[in-house]
Amino acid sequence: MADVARACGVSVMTVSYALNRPDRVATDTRRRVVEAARRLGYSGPDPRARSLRRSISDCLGVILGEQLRYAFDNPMVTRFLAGISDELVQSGEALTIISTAGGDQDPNRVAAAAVDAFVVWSTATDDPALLAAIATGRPVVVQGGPQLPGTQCVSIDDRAAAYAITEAAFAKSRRPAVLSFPLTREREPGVGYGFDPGSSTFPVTSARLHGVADYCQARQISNDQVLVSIAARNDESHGREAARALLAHRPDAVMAMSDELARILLEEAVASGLRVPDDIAVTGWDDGPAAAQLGLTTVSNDLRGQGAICARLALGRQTENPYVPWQVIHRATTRLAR
Amino acid sequence: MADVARACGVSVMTVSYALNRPDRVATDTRRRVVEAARRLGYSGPDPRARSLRRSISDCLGVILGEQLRYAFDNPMVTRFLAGISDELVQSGEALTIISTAGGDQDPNRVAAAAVDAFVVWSTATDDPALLAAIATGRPVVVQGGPQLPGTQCVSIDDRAAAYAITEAAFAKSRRPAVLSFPLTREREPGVGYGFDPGSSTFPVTSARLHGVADYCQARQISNDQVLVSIAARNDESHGREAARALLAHRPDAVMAMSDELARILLEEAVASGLRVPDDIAVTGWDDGPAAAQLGLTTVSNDLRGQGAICARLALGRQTENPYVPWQVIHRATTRLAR
DNA sequence: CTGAAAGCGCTAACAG
DNA sequence: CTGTTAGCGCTTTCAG
Repeated sequence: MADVARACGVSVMTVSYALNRPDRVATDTRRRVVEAARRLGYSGPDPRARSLRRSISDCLGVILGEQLRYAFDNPMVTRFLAGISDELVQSGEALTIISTAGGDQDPNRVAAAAVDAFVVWSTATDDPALLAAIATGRPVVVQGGPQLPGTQCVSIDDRAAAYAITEAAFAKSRRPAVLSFPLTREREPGVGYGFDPGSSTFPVTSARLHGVADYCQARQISNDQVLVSIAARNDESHGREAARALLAHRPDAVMAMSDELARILLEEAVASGLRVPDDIAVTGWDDGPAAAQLGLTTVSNDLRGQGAICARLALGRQTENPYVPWQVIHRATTRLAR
Repeated sequence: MADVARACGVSVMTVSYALNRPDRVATDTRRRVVEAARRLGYSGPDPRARSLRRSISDCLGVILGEQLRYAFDNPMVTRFLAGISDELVQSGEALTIISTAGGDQDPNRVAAAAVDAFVVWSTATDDPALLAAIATGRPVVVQGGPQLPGTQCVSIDDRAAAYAITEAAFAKSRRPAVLSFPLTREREPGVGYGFDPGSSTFPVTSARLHGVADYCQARQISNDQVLVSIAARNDESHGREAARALLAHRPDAVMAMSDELARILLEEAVASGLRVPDDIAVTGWDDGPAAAQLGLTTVSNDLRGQGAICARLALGRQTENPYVPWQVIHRATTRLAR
């Protein structure tokens, strides 16, 4: 920039103005500056210097508590990111993805990100990366929870939705089961009877288990009658493992915490000769593309829209945190046509 | 940082060292600094200031010449991004996604991104965003092309691969056709006989059309005998439109430029009662998950691996640009079992 | 092992 | 309309 200024015999300020506030500078001067910049191959103010001075990065950080690649493998995450993108693209902000795979450098990486605000994909209450984001003092919006001081939370009412989908899943069932996300950051898999909603440090998982418990209580079912299989991760291999473990106990109704888990369970069930929904009813969660294709009864919750809300809230474009609607989509994998 | 220094009666330099080069500072001092930082809620050096001073952002920029959301809708792109992620996650760099949807602000957004290097998803030779990236003087690696001065290019041999897949597609065909990506950034759709490989400013599209032309020449087929339908975008709606337009001319063999286009074409073909491959042979490109599921003959080209290579090249971790292998995967949608 | 000086490239605020 | 001044918060360099 100094070079450009020298080249056309003006001060750096004039160059800065010519570039940033064209209308604050004489037409002629501006043209000379722009011309000189082009000639010298100057491609605009250095973003690092500019953002230091203005303390604005024009960049939104998204924290994903998973391997970075997970972002692009998981349909729920990609729809959420697409929603954020929808919002950012209008105003030209960039999107920085920060993965926190559980290493001890995670908090440092979060603190070292040159972003104006953070959006956090649903995580555990004790996630150090989340705490690091809050510690920066910059706005933090969390999708799904936890709702910590210094953050805003965008979410559907998971507990109520879980109640409703459990109702659809467990209708006319004698051997109900849940195919669950992990309970804690340790991600221990396992299968067995009974569950304690309070035992999960993932608020989303906890809320959904609470919803199941609410349903059980309403129907006089003891939690100990419910079979629970935990998938260490919401991916193909861990999901399949958990689905098989579950099926070994011959449940006749399964409330799965994602469409992916439900899909895998359906595949395994069909492969072992079970009829759906007669022998086994299955529900998913999220109403992704696969759900429609499979005829899966599921919870629709507009993750794309939630992404856009998170982005607006984080960038201060919106202060109101709206109620996010949800809905049970009744399809062919449950016994109740309603 | 000044506050922290004051709080423990040392200079800012000592704080900086304590945080960045722990071994360069007395154990005791270091502990005092770290303690004070924690107490004051100081969450590490300001990334903006640090990156200005060091002129390093620890961040790789990926330029996608599409709506940002495209990144998360398109399986080819997501696999490519996953490959980049694989590489970045090791060293803790972040990933900034810069979308360039064709607006006149695109070059500015590219220039304003605080990233150390750019990886560019295959684009047109005259893409202003690409030129802007080059103009920054930072490393630029382009997947698929174009190969411009000041850039490195990571790609398979599209022309040779196109020849090979066309061979599979057009075997025993009398009415061959191509379902193509757009030819220029204007993205004009259209259907008709004949094509000119040189007319596309997208090097990938151009190379593939060249491959088709090579095949035609070898078999004494005139380009004018080949039906070509252009999808304005590689997405559901534009793809379907182009597929229908193509089928209206009753081709009996179609080389489609992506698995998605092939999938849509198959759906439309089956819906109109055609048998595959007897009535119509179809090939895709990329060998994504859908291809295996559909039994689609396609080109396998390891986009994930290419993503990792691009990242390494861009960050200067690797200088050699390796040959990227490709392969025709023969499946059930073509007439040649080979 | 610790500190002082200098400046990364830019822009807000205030003159002229 | 243009220029001067004064840093943004940090780290490199060189002295203690």
